[in-house]
Amino acid sequence: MRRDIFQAIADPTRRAIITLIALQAMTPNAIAEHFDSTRQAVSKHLKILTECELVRQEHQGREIYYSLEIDKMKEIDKWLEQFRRIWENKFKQLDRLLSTIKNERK
Amino acid sequence: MRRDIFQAIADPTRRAIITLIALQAMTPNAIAEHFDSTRQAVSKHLKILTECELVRQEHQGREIYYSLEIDKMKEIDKWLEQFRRIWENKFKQLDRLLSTIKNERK
DNA sequence: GATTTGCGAAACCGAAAAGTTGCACATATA
DNA sequence: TATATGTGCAACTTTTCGGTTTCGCAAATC
Repeated sequence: MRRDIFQAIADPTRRAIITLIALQAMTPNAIAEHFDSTRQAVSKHLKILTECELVRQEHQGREIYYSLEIDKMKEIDKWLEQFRRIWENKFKQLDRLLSTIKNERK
Repeated sequence: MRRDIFQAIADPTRRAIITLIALQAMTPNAIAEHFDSTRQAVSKHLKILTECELVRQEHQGREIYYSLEIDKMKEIDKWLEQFRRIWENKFKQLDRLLSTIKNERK
């Protein structure tokens, strides 16, 4: 089992779950109501999300509330950093070009 | 076939390819040299990356140079935006808390 | 104490993914 | 023209994935 964050967010249902519990913790049943699939399927997704520490459990009686481990999402942001540098650089170059043209017209 | 960007970056080899060609275009053979798998396997990955428009081809004689479509990476950044808002907000709240404590001590 | 409710785990299934091998085709090079 | 090289594509195999069904267990409720 690979179980890394990139594999976790590859599935659209899991991305929807992440968005759903980002602002408030929810139980598996409550989450499952938002989807067509069964509670068990959702439970499986939650297991995967838990395994890669994207999600946190909080037991409350027989209910289990799942919430997003928001800090873990920063890992994606961190990976994206290298590319952000590239596209920001591209933007700067375009910016320079535009101001050069602008100055030439003066 | 799902073929969206999140599924594309789920595979570690594909992420490595993306990083590899981010700064300079490369041929399939040149890319394959960086991995244990065969050229055909790399070619398959490149096909997937091309299908979701993450990668651009440039034919040059019998060689094909692949380069990263950097703008497409912004889609991930865009999806991350909603979560960035959350973690930045958390940071601000912590910041407020700290300055409150600081002021109380004055 | 019996029943309902909320949950995870295991067994199973079909579809998709990721890899390999073999081939076809176009472009260089002898 | 014959051969070598760079490439994509199809067929096939093994593994993984996402789903359902079935079950067992613990907590709430009657």
